[in-house]
Amino acid sequence: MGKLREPLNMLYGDNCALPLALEAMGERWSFMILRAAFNGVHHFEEFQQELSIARNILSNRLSKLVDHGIMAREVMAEDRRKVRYELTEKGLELLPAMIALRQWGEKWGAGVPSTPVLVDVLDEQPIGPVTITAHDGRPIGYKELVWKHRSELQPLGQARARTDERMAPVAAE
Amino acid sequence: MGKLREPLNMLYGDNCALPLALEAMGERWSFMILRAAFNGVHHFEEFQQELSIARNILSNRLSKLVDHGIMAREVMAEDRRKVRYELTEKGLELLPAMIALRQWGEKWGAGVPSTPVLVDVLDEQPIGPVTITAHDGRPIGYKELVWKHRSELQPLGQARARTDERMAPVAAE
DNA sequence: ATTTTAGGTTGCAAAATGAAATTTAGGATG
DNA sequence: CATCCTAAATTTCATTTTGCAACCTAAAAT
Repeated sequence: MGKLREPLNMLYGDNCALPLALEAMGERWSFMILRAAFNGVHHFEEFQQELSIARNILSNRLSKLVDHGIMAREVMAEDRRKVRYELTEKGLELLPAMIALRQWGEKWGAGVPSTPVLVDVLDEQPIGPVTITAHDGRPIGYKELVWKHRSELQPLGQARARTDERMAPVAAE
Repeated sequence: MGKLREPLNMLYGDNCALPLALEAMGERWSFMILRAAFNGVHHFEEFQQELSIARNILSNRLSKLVDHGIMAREVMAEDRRKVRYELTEKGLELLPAMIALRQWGEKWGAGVPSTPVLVDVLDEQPIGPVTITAHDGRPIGYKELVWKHRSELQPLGQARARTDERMAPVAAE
């Protein structure tokens, strides 16, 4: 495991975006609502029926998602009772995180073959696993990763020649 | 996006692994504990200090993570008061999901340059963005994705626009 | 004008959360 | 041995968050 210990005490100011992401998406229903949205659900009653979520919670979560800029709320012109919730760019970019979670659940849960499946529009083949990639796109696993402080980063093109004791992989120990 | 509406009502049996994943990781502190674990935190008091989390909640969450097989709990031989919490394979494989969330937070949060950063052990360059990839490794965005039911899947080889090259090395970000 | 529909609010009980004190078990010290 | 110390939990109790059910309101529909 990496030598460097990330100071994640948010008391003295946090320098990791994870808590930030969790503030927006860390609540129970947030990802479920997001999934429904990715599946083309746009209206309150639709969400409510699909998720069997309490109306007040749904209301509250939708508002929060809108506040966080993940969904956009638009009162529809043709029927002004209707409100349409739409994923923003910011919301759409949560897809990798959602798929990563889902794939993990699929792999480690009791053999749940999730349906439907996301396929590439070009070849209609299911997507591959969401992976971490090196700067050049090579997929790499946790064994090939280390934590580094920004200040210690090597400029591109100066790969390290030899490995010393600071190079313990993330998962070691 | 998707044409098909995923029936996510878990009342009549669910066929998506996302709720399953959320059951294990959907609570507020779960990802924060996971992050600390990835950073080399192994002991109760360490977690407690780093996260400033209430002790009872920490105790409860660690138990749950152990129950879910995400962390292993080992009473240490040399001092049997001490308990060591270690990420299992299952836990380690949550890294893509965690990084995806973190990167999302980094991109959309108020310009938080997260530190430390994960780097490739080989070239010490920071990792690229976590992306969704096609079956052949090509990274694809949400615009190129559709939902399909398993039954409708094309057998591999009958795809329209095949790209059978290995990983397209796309310079990330 | 009444009814229906979409999208919410309330009110209240149950559950989750968190801070602080207490407990349990194992080690260290005199 | 008797005492103190430490790591990890658990208990207690006040605060928050959740969830169900019922109610509200504006805009269509009839």
